[in-house]
Amino acid sequence: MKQNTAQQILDVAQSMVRNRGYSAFSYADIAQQVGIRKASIHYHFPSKDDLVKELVKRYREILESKCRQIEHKGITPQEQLREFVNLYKDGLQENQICLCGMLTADFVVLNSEIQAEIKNFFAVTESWLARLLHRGCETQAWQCNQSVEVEARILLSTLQGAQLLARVAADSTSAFEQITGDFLKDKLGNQR
Amino acid sequence: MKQNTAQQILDVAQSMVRNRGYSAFSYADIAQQVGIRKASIHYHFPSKDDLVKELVKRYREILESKCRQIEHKGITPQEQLREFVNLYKDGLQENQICLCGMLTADFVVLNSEIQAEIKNFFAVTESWLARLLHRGCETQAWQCNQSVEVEARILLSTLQGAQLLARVAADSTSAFEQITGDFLKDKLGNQR
DNA sequence: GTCTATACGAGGATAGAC
DNA sequence: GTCTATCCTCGTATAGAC
Repeated sequence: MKQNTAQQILDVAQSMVRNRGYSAFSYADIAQQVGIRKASIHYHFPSKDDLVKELVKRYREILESKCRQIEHKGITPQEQLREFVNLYKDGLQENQICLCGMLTADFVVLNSEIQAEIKNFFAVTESWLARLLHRGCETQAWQCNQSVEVEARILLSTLQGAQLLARVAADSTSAFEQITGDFLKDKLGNQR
Repeated sequence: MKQNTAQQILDVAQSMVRNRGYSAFSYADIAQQVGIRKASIHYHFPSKDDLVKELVKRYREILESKCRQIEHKGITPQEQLREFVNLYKDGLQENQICLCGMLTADFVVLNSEIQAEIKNFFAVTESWLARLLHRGCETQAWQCNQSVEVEARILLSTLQGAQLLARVAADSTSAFEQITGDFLKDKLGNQR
């Protein structure tokens, strides 16, 4: 089934940003991969900033929907946390880290609208994670020795950092698993 | 006291890369801040890649020397770990994250020589950290429930991730402290 | 060592035909 | 919607004078 052009552009752009960052991808790259001319992209996304802003918005929406899915699977908090972590393992073998993780590196180069979208992404993610951690506390899946909000932030930091460090390893997926595996054992095993 | 030009160039370049990344800084930026012409930079560093390669090398050497200092201060492992973490808090208020953390985001764009330098940086850092963790185990400063190498890698991931996430916060330094503060309490407080 | 001048390609963007 | 043609700026890099 054939997708519409705007979606194709977003797909290619997303993969490129997750791979190379904001400053290192161009309309020419997209054009080549989608099979249209540079000028045609401007019809769908007048400027690069329009494109990236839309990219981040879509990325957040997709994440929200994935989180909702995890939540409604009827699995334990432990398993939910594991599934969440697995989301970050995804595009790793193609050198793709979290779109917003990458864009925080480019943060100061981006305009304020995009920055706001990124902040929004992390706010949403952190709050979802915090709620998950809270549920886990209530069901005695684990104990939280500090606020779930801070705990969520620490967790997210480790995930983002693990994605980055995984890039320098020969096998990035297993490097990521090594870090998060022990991390999960720590969080989910018999508690401190 | 007046520095030589090559060092000035490296200083400015380092601050720009830590701020904006590899692809988003140019010889023109450096020229303006150092007060010379673009062409003059090529005398000291023929290509951008030469410059960045040297940058990473210097960065690693400086880190090694800082770690050696920490090691020889005659302070406890706990205090040494805290000092190490504080290194990462440094340029944060000027939006400067770890040079090599930033460059892992740009990793796939970089040539293999620079990639090798970055790998080297992390190898050195991880091994220093692992040794510190090991000393802490021996002196009962803390317990390690897994290999110190893996523990070191987790620690480093969290630090790199915390630097990234700090960028999206209003006050990046306190955001970083919030994450690493609770993190240190976790590692250094009464153990699990 | 630093300058001016310049080459050359890439990047983002627009106008107007189809 | 997509194309060709074109603009203009920026980025890296080199040649050669001082």
